[in-house]
Amino acid sequence: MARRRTTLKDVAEEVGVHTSTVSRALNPETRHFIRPEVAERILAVSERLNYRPNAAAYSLRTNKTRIIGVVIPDIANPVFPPIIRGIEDVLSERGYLAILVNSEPHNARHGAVLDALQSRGVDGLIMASLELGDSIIRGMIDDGLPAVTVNRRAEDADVPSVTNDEDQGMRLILEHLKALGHTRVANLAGPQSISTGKERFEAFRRHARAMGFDTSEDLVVFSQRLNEAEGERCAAELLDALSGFTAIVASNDRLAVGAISLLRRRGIACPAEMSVTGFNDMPMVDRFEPPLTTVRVQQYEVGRLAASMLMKRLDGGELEPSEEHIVVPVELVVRASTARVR
Amino acid sequence: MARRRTTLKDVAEEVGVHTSTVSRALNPETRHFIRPEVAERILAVSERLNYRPNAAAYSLRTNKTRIIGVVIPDIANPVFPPIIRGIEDVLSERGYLAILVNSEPHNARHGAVLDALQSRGVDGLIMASLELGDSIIRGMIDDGLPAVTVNRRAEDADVPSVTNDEDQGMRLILEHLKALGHTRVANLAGPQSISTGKERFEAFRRHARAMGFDTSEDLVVFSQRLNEAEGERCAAELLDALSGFTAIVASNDRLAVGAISLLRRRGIACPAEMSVTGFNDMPMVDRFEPPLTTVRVQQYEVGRLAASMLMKRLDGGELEPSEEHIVVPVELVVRASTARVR
DNA sequence: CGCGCCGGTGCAAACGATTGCATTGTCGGC
DNA sequence: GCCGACAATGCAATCGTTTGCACCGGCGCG
Repeated sequence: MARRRTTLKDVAEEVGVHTSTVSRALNPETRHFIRPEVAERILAVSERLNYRPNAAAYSLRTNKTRIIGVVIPDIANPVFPPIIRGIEDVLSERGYLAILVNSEPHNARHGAVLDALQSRGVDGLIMASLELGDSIIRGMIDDGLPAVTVNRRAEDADVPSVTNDEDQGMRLILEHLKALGHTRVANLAGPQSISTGKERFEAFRRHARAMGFDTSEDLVVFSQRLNEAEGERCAAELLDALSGFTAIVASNDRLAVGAISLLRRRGIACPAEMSVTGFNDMPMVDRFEPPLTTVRVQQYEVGRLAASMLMKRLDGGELEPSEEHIVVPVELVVRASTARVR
Repeated sequence: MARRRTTLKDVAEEVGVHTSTVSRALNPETRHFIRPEVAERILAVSERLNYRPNAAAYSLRTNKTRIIGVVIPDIANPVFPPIIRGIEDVLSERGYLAILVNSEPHNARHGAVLDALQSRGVDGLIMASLELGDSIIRGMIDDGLPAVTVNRRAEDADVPSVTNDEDQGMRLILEHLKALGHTRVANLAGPQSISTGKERFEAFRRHARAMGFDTSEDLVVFSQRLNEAEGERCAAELLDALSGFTAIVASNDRLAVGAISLLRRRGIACPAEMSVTGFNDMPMVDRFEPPLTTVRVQQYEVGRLAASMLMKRLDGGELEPSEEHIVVPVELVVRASTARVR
């Protein structure tokens, strides 16, 4: 019944030594200062009394919490769970814990959430939620808080990042569509306030031009958010505004899924009459109707890398310039939402 | 550049009062002890110096961390993100933060993970990951750590829980199948070491009998895990062992999805030749082929309720007996994986 | 045989907040 | 004009660790 937790002092008294001796014996780094037989007794007793170090006291003294803040827009977005799992796996291997916070809706929570994390004294930050031009994160980094971004990147080149090869992904998609005979494809682009949205859009434009696609300005529509409803809305906008295009390249899977729903509602067959591509290869999109052609990004791996990167920085290692920004390769996975143009 | 954080003492010196005065002025509960104009000056200065209380010191003194441990099997399982979002939303409203840990693979991590949480001094625990007969959690509760389970429940009736109405869900499914003319349906049951698996299986048996379904023992197969591969394996086992049944009632959506994959591979049409039902209504299953008939559970709401419950206990409120175990209503959502028997 | 060194421990001061109690000053009542 | 009460603030202990430094005994070496 809520009996007091056992402390260093309890162990020390039981063994008949000073607390500092116990502390040293329990820490592998300093254990060699202590005579082996004493250390052994201490280990045994602390085991028997079920001693657990008090993390608050440790933190107060050392200024380390062994806690990492993980900030994502919305855990309910299927893109993020694998990333988080990757992060959590490497953190826990290293004895760190993750505090998870959702930052959406952005304006309301972003600042407050980061405040709370900072106040808790997290040792570092992994940000999956970050808009271009965000200044709060800058402030925290200036305060000396190690941070890395994952999936997205910041404007400042000096905040380390792990991202996917957006450029390559877009190239693969366009090559694929070209091989299928498409020449006029629309781009359902993501918000330009987010690095992925911007990079994918720019990659689309660059490669489309290079490959000789029709590059009229009006073949692109920008979404405000990254969900299915917005995908529907934007697809409708495209269809209403123009015709003659045979494929829609969406900035991510959720937009693509929304677009496909709209096509179905309008009686336009996908892929027979209109090809649609996604980006991310979220879990389960292979089971959709039609199974989605998309770009597979290594979510889990990206999460692991970001966490490893942060760990390295916390170990005091400066990152090599080549390690500051890791971009992870992607691959095209062709399923059934794309087809040869008629 | 990592300048020292400002402390109570800094503020006190700047204002020309004692730290205790600052402490009181900053705490709304004790602010009335302080003369309004002094309090105001303190507020202003602490704002200007960007004062953030040191959570470690606070915790050390008060034995509260305002952190809740959230233990789930695997965040990558689509059932959990909405729950977590629900939890996180109410926690953050109350100034609490969530530490998230994945406990799978179970044997390897369960104990270690809970140790880490306890050592961090979390104020409470929300467990979505819990097997019947688990003793570790018992120990923690006996140590006085408030805990609630979500989605699953413990064997001990005295650990509060928020769960779904499994019984009602199964009844709705069987009624639906009966109305479609099915009389011989197989049960792809979940692991019996988990409360949901067990309850759904028992509900199936009870209602199947009551409604006059064929209740041969061999019409049920127990899965070891709750994923698609296992769904495929178990469905294969059923098909190989017997015939003449016209529907498969799976214990959850992932098993159902696996079963459908297997049916397709064997050239058995779903739902024309075999109806399949799921349970949970995970995000996106409405977009599968065929769209899945399943039971909608209110994941987000369940998460919110569990967190609220825990908050209430932390506020010192004993729970009314009627609040100890909340079961949230479910509803049947009929889509296209079930059809009238031929 | 004496001195210095060093391996093994103990001592005590932090870390930054909270909080019961002591202290001061003011004012009202008689 | 004095005393008691009360409002406002200061004092200092405390939470459980870590860690620089002091201490002590024994041993090796000259």
